[in-house]
Amino acid sequence: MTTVTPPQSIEQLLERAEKLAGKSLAQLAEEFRAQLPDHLLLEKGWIGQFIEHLLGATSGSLPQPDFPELGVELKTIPINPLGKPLESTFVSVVNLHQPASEQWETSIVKKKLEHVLWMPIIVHPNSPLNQRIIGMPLLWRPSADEWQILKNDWEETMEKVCLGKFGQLNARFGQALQVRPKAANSKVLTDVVGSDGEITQTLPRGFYLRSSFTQKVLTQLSYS
DNA sequence: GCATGATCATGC
DNA sequence: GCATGATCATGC
Repeated sequence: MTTVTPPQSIEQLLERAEKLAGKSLAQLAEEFRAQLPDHLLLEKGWIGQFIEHLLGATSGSLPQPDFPELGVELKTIPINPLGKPLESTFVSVVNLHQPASEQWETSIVKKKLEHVLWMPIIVHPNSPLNQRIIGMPLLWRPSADEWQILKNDWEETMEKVCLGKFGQLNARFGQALQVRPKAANSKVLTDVVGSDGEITQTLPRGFYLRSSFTQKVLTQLSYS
């Protein structure tokens, strides 16, 4: 695949992102000499990693924003032609091991969501992967109201973790930030401290943004 | 039909 | 095993 140097500024990053808008994955794969898979069944993260590459991201699998020098996190988000998100958005894993040492202000979730470059991927129903089109990017910072919601959800989650209430750690709470399993499969277990201080095991979890939340975020496209 | 829970690839 | 990148697919 053609190599891309890291962007030197947020302006340059946004400029690159805007140049991708309107192009199909087939066009981009040809232009950058990439092997586009037939489907995402075996490579669910392929598009995200492809776009990272096209924009010159370097973070790898470190728990930090994709462009650490710029403080910008890249998120691809599949949308239908009307702009409705088709999936939730994974943010980061939940720290189940040292929850008491975590604070919202220094959390990975806050660091990543401080500045997000949203890259919508337009998906037409029943169309092949190579016909998906890159939408107009949106550089987003949460509003004060959005921060408040995210902070509340995060703190409620971490409180459950601190109390060892892993049974309550499901996808049904959280206004914007949701907790769901994040593992290879449902048999994966990790050591945690239970509600009586005992060592027990539970399924690894991740923080995800609900699609209802990202839908509101993406509507800012029309007004910015 | 959609949200919740399950799952896939990769690097170290 | 855990972090990154996420979407799949079943149950309600």
